[in-house]
Amino acid sequence: MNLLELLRGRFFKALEGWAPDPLTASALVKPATDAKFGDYQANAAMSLGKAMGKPPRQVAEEILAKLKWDDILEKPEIAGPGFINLKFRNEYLQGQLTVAANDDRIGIAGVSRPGRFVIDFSGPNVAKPMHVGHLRSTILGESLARLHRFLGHMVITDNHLGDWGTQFGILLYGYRNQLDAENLKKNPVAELARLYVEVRKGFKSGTDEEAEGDPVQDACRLETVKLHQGDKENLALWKQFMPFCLEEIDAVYQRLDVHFDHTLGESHYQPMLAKVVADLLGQGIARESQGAIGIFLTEEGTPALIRKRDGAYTYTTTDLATIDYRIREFNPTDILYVVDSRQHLHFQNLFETARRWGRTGPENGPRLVHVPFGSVLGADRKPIKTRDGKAVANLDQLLDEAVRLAGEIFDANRAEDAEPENRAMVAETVGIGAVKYADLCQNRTTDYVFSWEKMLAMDGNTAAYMQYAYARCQSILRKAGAGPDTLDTKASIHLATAEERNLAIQILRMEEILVASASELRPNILTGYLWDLAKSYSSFFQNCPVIKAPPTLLPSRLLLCHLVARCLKLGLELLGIKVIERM
RNA sequence: GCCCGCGUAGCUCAGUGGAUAGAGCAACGGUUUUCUAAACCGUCGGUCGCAGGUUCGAUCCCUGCCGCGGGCACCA
Repeated sequence: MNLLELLRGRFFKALEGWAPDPLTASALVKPATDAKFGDYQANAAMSLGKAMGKPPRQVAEEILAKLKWDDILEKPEIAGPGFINLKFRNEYLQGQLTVAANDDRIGIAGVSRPGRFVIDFSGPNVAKPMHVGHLRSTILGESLARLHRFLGHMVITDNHLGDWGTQFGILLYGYRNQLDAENLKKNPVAELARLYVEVRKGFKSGTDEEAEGDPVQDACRLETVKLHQGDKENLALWKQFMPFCLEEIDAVYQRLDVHFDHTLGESHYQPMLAKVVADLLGQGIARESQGAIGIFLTEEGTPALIRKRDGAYTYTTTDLATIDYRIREFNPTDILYVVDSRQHLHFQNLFETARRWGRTGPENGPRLVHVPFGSVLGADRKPIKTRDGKAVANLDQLLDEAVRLAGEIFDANRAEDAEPENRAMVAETVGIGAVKYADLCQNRTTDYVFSWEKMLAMDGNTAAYMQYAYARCQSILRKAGAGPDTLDTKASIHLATAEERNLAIQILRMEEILVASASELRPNILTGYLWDLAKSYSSFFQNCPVIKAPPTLLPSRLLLCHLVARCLKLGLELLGIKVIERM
C-alpha cells in the first residue's frame, strides 16, 4: 500500500475542478515534518491562497470540505498558516497490516508501467587488481538492479569490462620480460596480478610530462597496439589470459553476491568500431583534425576523439557502438550508467553524439542516464586515482578485514543461543554487509572518505544494526513457537501503544520508499528508511513485551514482529545485504 | 581560462520551497532478577561558507563573491 499516493489521489479529487493545477497542489502532500503533526501533511493551502486571493486557512477549509477522509483518516486539522495535518485511523492501519501480512510482497504493488532497464555497472579493468574504487559502482549498480526488478521493471545488467585496453599491454609486456613461468602454471591468477603490479612499479611516476618518454610505458603501449591490430601471438595470449582474469573478478562478485545477465566487455565491440567511425564521418557528425577523428560538439570546446592519430579507437567509440548494440539487442526504455562522476563530461558528449547519430531522441530510443557517484577519497581527502597505480586498499583484503572484525564482535557479544558453528557465516554476512551498507547509506553524489574505521563500525546506522533487529524479531518468533505454519497471520492487530502505531506506519510506508528510492536512483533513501524502521523496532522491543504480553495482544505483537522482519529482510535484500537468523 | 560538483554540530554526514534544521560517532549521565545490552533513554553541541535577489515562506531556487575538489585532444 502506497499511503502517500493514496492521500495524493484523495487531494487531487478534492481539488479537481476549482483549484488551479490540482496535480501540483496534490503533490504537496508529504510525510509530516514532525510526528506530533500527524503522519502526513498537505501544504497546498498556502500557495493556493496566494494564487486565488483568499486567506490560506479558508482555502484549507474548502479543501477539507471536499476531501473524502473519514474512511481512512482521523479528522484532519488545520494548523499554523494553513497546514493540513493528516493522521490515519488506527482501524485503517490495522486492516492494511493484515493485508500486508497475508501478501507475499508485503502488500507492495509493482509499477503500473514497467520499463526495460539496461544497467551498466562495475566495469572493472581485467588484469588489474580490483580495489575499493570499484566498490561503489558495483554495490550501487547491484542495488539499483534489485530495486527496479522488485518493482516490476524488466532489468538487464551488463558488466562492460575493460578487457581490451592498455592494461592488457602491461600484462603482455610483463609476460615477455618478467614472467615467473613456474608460478604461472601453479597459480595463474596470482601470477598475472603479480605481473601487473611489477610492471607498474617500473613506470616513471609523477606528472604526465615526467612520464613522457618512459621506455617501459612505450613498450606496453606497443603491445596494446599489436593486440588491437590482430597480432597472432598477442591475441593468443589475450585468449589465454582472459579466463584467469575473469576467474579473479568472478570470485569477488560471488563473495559480494553480485550478478550480471551479460558481461560484454570492450573487446566484444571491436568488430563494430570501424563502421561507427565511418558512419559518423559519413553523416558529418565527426571530422578529421590533427590526424585524429573527433566529434566537435561546440565551436571552441575540445572534441571527443573517436579515433586516435595512431588509428586506435577510444572508449567513446566503444561506448557509441555499445549504445547501438544495446538498442538493437535489448530495445530498452532506459540505459543507466553507474559510473564515477568524474566521467560526467564524457557521458554528456556521448549522449549528445548518440542523439545526433539518431540513436536517441524525444520520439525514439532509450533515455540515457549517467548515474554519477562521488570519488573514493584517501585519508588525505584526495581522490584515490586508479591511474597512478599506487597501492590502494585491495578489495579482498578489505573484505577480509571487515569479516575478521565482525567475527571479533560476534565473540564478544553473542547471545546464549547463538551457534558457534555459524561463526564464520555470521562474520562473513555481517562484515560484507557492513562494507556495502557504509557505501549505500551515503548520498551517491557525495565523495566517500575511505576509512576502515567507519566501514567496519558496528554501531549506529549500519547493516549490523538492521541485521541485529532482524535477529531479535526471529528470536522472539522462535521462542513463541510462531513458525511459518504456526503464526496466525490473520490475527487482528491492535495498536495499543505509541511504539506499535509507529511501527505500523513504518511498515506501511515501505512501498512509497521503494518507489522513491528507485525513481531517484538513490539507495540511501532505502537505507534511511530501514534505519528508521529498525530504530522503531528497537524502541518497541524495549517497551512492549511480546511473549509476556496479555493474551489479547500477543498474536498482534507477534504479527508486528513478523512484518518488521519481512520488511527488514526485503529491504536489505534489495541492497544486496543478507540477514541472519541468530547473531 | 572554461565546465561540473561541493561548503550544514568537535568529527563523519543526512535533509527539504514550509512549522522549533536532523542522525551517527565523540563527550557526559542514566537503564539489565523481564523476549539478544551489537540495545534503549537523556544531556551537550548550529550566523546551514559570505552577500544580495525571487517568494506568503529560502539551508533548499537565481546572481555575485570566497574556499575546496574534479574534469577539459590522442588513458579508460
